Order: sequence, then structure tokens, then C-alpha cells
Amino acid sequence: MKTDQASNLEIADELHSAAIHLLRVLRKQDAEAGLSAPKLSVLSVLAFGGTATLKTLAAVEQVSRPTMTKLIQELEADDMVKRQTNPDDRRNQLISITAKGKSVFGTARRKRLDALARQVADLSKSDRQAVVKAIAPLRKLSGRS
Amino acid sequence: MKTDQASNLEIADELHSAAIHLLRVLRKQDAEAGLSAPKLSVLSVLAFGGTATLKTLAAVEQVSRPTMTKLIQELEADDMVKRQTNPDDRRNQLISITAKGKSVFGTARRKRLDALARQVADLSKSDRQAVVKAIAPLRKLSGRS
DNA sequence: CAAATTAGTTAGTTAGACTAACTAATAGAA
DNA sequence: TTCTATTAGTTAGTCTAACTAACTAATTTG
Repeated sequence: MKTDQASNLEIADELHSAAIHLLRVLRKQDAEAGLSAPKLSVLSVLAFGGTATLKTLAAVEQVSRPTMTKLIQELEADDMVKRQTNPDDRRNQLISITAKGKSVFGTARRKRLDALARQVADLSKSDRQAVVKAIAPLRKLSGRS
Repeated sequence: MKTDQASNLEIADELHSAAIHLLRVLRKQDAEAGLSAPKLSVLSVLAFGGTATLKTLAAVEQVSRPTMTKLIQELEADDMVKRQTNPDDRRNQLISITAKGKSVFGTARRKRLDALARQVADLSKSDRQAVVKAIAPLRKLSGRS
């Protein structure tokens, strides 16, 4: 197979399209899931990675600090995360997930992903294999591993 | 490998995360690309599929009709698409891409996807292979084939 | 110790999504 | 055939999440 610039562009195009359409499918679940994609994603980082500063979260999620400030404020208002000032550097807000956050995260994620999981289940064995094998490279593409 | 409900959920989760992060990478190119993701996507449908009604576009892009109305109005204001009433059913707006639309689409898409194409180029041969093989199944997941 | 840097917030704007309620056109049924 | 239901698209209003610019507070550095 050719892997020149043209075909890389075609691959990029397909991925771009796939990402847009996958997220649109998922967005339809949002209303009942009770937690939007960005918030779910932040909670996921905190659930699996533990405490983090706002700046770190913004970097990991690839959004600006003000955007993360707002997300955290809303999550905090809903008792999903808590923050405490770092005694060693009081500019830092150490943010962590609450028990409520964990529980809501678990159920909301499940709800949000259920439709997609069902579609994954409907794939043929070889299609599913292909998807599984692509996951690690996809992570690399957005600079997350 | 197990392919039970739990692991389907894990796959869904990874894809969800990958889609979110890929689009965030792409969004950073938007300012200079001059055409946002949704508009690019609509123009793509018109460029490859020819004339379509607003309703069809909304269905294909999986957004509501008002959302598509607004996108088309903005694209029309920029001379990227033109519309004409269907003489056989004057409720229908037949929407098509203009010459300017085609040209802007070509260059904007290239610009927007360039960063991603470069990252695809940086993948190892086997990683790229894995991504290529996943494309068809990914289309199935969002119901587009 | 003053200046520069860093972390986070506030204010204001924008794009793109939604629902509800509307107009206009067509199709169907009494 | 006319009145009703349906269909296509628009308008109005709201929401979330993104951005930049400009700010405060804390810390580091020259």
C-alpha cells in the first residue's frame, strides 16, 4: 500500500469524518446521560488519574484554562469534584473527584456509551478486531501516548 | 480476546475519547482553515454527492433542520452554496455547491487536515495499517455504511 | 526587593447545537 | 372540492463550550 502524502490526507479525511459523526451519535445520548462529553472526559481523567491541577487538566483535555475553569466550577457546583489549595504553592488548585462524582461518572458514562457499545457488539469479529488494533495508534494521533 | 459487553464498553470508551481528542486537535487549525468542521462536512457531502435538500443534509449530518438551515444560510452568504426551489415541490430547497465553494472546500480541507495527515505520516507502518483497516468499521459505527 | 512569571478567574464574544412555534406548500380524505 | 394533516423550511430563543484579553494573587528570579 502507498503511504505517501496523498493517502495520509485521505486517511486524515476519513478519521476526521469518523470523529465528527461518532460524536454526533453520542451527543444524542447526552440529555439522558446527564453529563456532557467534556465533563465526562474531565471526570474520567480524575477518576483514573487522581488529583490534578486546573492547568494540567486543561493541557490533558487540550482546552484553554478559562474553559477548564468554567467546567470545574460547574462540576464543583454539582458536588462532582472538590478542590483544595496546594499548601506548597497557593496558586495551585488541587482538583479531585468526589464520591458523588465517581458514582455519577460510572452511570453516566455507561449510559452515554451504551448505544455505541451496542453498535460495537454488532460488528463482525474481524471488524471489532480492526477497531481494537487501531485504538493505540489513534491515541498517538492526538498526542496522548 | 473477550468480546463481551464489558469489553465492548471499553472499546466504546476509547473511541469516544479518541473522537473528542482528535477533534480538539483539528479545531486548532480552524482559524486559519477558514471553514469550520460542520461547514466543511456539509460542503463535502455536496461536493461528492451533488445537489441535496436541506432535510437530507440534516439527516446525513445528523443534526436538526434548524441547525442545517443556519449552516446553509451562512454558507450561502459566503457564496459557497446556492439554492433553488424545486419546481416540482416548492417546499424543497435544492442546495448545491458553487464553484467558489468547491475551491474553498479543496484548500480549506487540505489545510485543516494537514496537521492530522502529518501525524498520520509519523505513525509506524503497522500503526498506519491498523488505522486504515479500522476505517470501514468506524463508518459502520456511525451508521454511514 | 522589584520585575517577571505562573495559576487561575472574570468578562465578553462566538459557533453550533437544541426545542417550540411559526409559515408555506402539498397530499389525502370526507 | 375543500378542509385537515403532513412535510419542508424558517424564526426565535436558549444553552454549552470554546476562544481571547485583561485581570488578581502567588511565587520566582535577577
